[in-house]
Parts: sequence; structure tokens; C-alpha cells
Amino acid sequence: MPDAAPAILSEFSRRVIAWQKTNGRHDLPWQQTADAYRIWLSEIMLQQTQVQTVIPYYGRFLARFPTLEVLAAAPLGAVLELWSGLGYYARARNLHRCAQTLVVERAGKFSANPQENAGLPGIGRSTAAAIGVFAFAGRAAILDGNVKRVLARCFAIGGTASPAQDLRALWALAEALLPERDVASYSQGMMDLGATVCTVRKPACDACPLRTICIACRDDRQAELPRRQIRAALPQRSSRVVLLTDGRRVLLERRPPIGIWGGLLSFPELSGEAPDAFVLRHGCRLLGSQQLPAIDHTFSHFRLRIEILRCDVEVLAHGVSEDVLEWLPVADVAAAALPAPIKRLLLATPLAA
DNA sequence: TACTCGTGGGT
DNA sequence: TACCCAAGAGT
Repeated sequence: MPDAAPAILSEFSRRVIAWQKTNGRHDLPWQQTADAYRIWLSEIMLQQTQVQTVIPYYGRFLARFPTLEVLAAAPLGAVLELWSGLGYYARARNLHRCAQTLVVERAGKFSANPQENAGLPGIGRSTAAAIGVFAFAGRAAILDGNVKRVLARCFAIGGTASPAQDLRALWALAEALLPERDVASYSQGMMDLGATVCTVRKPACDACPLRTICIACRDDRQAELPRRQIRAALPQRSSRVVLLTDGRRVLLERRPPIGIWGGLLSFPELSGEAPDAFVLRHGCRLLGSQQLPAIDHTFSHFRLRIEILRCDVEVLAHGVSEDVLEWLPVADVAAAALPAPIKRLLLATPLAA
């Protein structure tokens, strides 16, 4: 039936748009603007991160960096401070680089053409499309986790082909289903459907505008679509670190710019060195030490047990520290560029002797 | 292509 | 409890 496809495609977007207008989300902070800077920021923060997690970070970030120019002029450390706890810190580094690139090379403006924004640091195909749709009322296909799930179920994509083939099929579908008009409502509707109705577990098919179209719903295959990626058991790693304090400040180390927690401050690692030697090497005299309960932290691809030796010290000499080391006043811990578990521990540990 | 890169909530 | 997985992109 060669004529059936176009009819189904337009019916699909028509239902999504109608559903979005009455049942979708309209009050999210980044939906109150067409400012490309704000749209972009929200899209970066929302990568692999749930809406409710992003909302407070988004508000604090905009209060500190209200414009692209302010962001571009800020030091990376200040950006990481506002990103502390949100995770995937390469997003913050790329965000900062992207802002500087735009200011220097593109007059501080995003393009209305998604293809010209894709390839900027941190902006891939889907994020570029989202900026084009929500900031410039353009027409481009988004393919995030929500859209993938809706499409995979509705059209039974996955399970037979390779992941790469699945992805190509999903992109092709996303492009083919894109309506001529109301692209913003459609795109928002697809994400809202995936987030609130077509959920990973126990989808609310009774409330879905696509239930009479959806193959997964018809065949009761919601649980097997989209195909879940097989994940190996997470390897276990460990590290020994020092919480070095003089009662008012804590000694922290700036981590390398790439890798886990890249660019953030964290406890100096005690790689095989004896605690006394470590303390002395940093110009301090050891007053007392205590092994704190280990922190068990789970990353996306490994588990880390952090053994923490608390060293209470007296500072003997100043200026002997390397430039990657920094004494952080206790009062500044909450606002510092620290990984979530490190900040949590410091906030819960009284440092005064 | 496969791996890297955080964190918190849900089940 | 242990596992799943989010408004993905970089390498």
C-alpha cells in the first residue's frame, strides 16, 4: 500500500502536537525564552541528566553567567564551580570553549542553521537540532533518549539489527516524521511523551495518543523495546587520598583537565607515599591523623572506593606548594568546584580541631 | 566501533 | 540490594 506511509506519517505528528498542547510540559524554566544562549545551556545540562536535577543548576548558572559574553569571559574554574555536582564535567569545559569560540569567531551568535552549530564543542546533531527548533523556530529532527524510545516502540525498531543500524533507522524515522509546521510543539511533545507516558518501565499506554498506531503496544512488546544495551559488570578501583587541614582550610589538588572529574578540585592522592612524608613535603607538621570511613562511589563505567586519611596539621612554611595545590577555606567548600561525593564529605565533616 | 564521561532517582 | 538509565558528545 504505497499511499499509506505519508498518511501515517502526518497522522503521527498531528497526534503528538495535539497531545503536547493539552498534556505536555509548558512551564520548564528554559521554555520561557527563545534566547539561544539559554536554550543552548539547557540542552547541554540536560544531556544524560533528568529535568528535576537540572532545574536548580540552570537557575544558579544563569544568575552567575547571564549572557554568552559573561560566560566566555569567565575563568573555567568559575564555570566548574557552578557545574559542581551535576556530573559529566566535559560538558562544562566544552560549554566554556564553545562560548569563547562563538565570541571570537562568530560575533557571539549561534546560527539559525543547525548544521553550522553542530560540531561546536559539546554540540552534536541532536543538540544542534534542539537549538534550531526552540531558539530559531527552525525545522530539524531531535533524537534524544525520549524520542528514541517513542520511535523504537511505535515502529518496532531494534532487536534484530545492530545498534548502529538501529540508530540510522531511528534518525531516518525522526526526519521522515518531522511535520512541516509546529515543529517546536512536535519536538517538545515527543520528549514529553517519552518522559511522562512512554517511560522506560511501566509505560502509560492508556494515556498515549499513539496507542492505536504503536506496534509495541499492539504486540505487548513495550518491555523489549527499545533494545537494552548489555553492560558488563562495573570494575572496582580504589584510591588513597588525604584530607589535609589546618582547622580552617583544606588542601586540595586541581585534577588534570581531562579524565574523571577533569578540572575539578579534589583530595590529593597518596600514591604510595608515607603520610608523614606527604605532610612534610607540603610544609606542614603532623599533629594527628585518623582514617575516615571510605567513600564508595559509582561512575558510569567503574566503581571507586576512596580511602581517606584525615591529617590535622600545623602549617610551617608557605609557598612551598605546587601550583596545582590550593588551600580552600572551609567557608568556601559549598561553592567550590568539587566532585559531589567529596563536597558531601567535606560539608559533613567538622574541620576545626 | 567501542569506550569514556557523573550523578541521582526509581524499582 | 543491585541494577537501570536519563533532553549525548568526544575520541
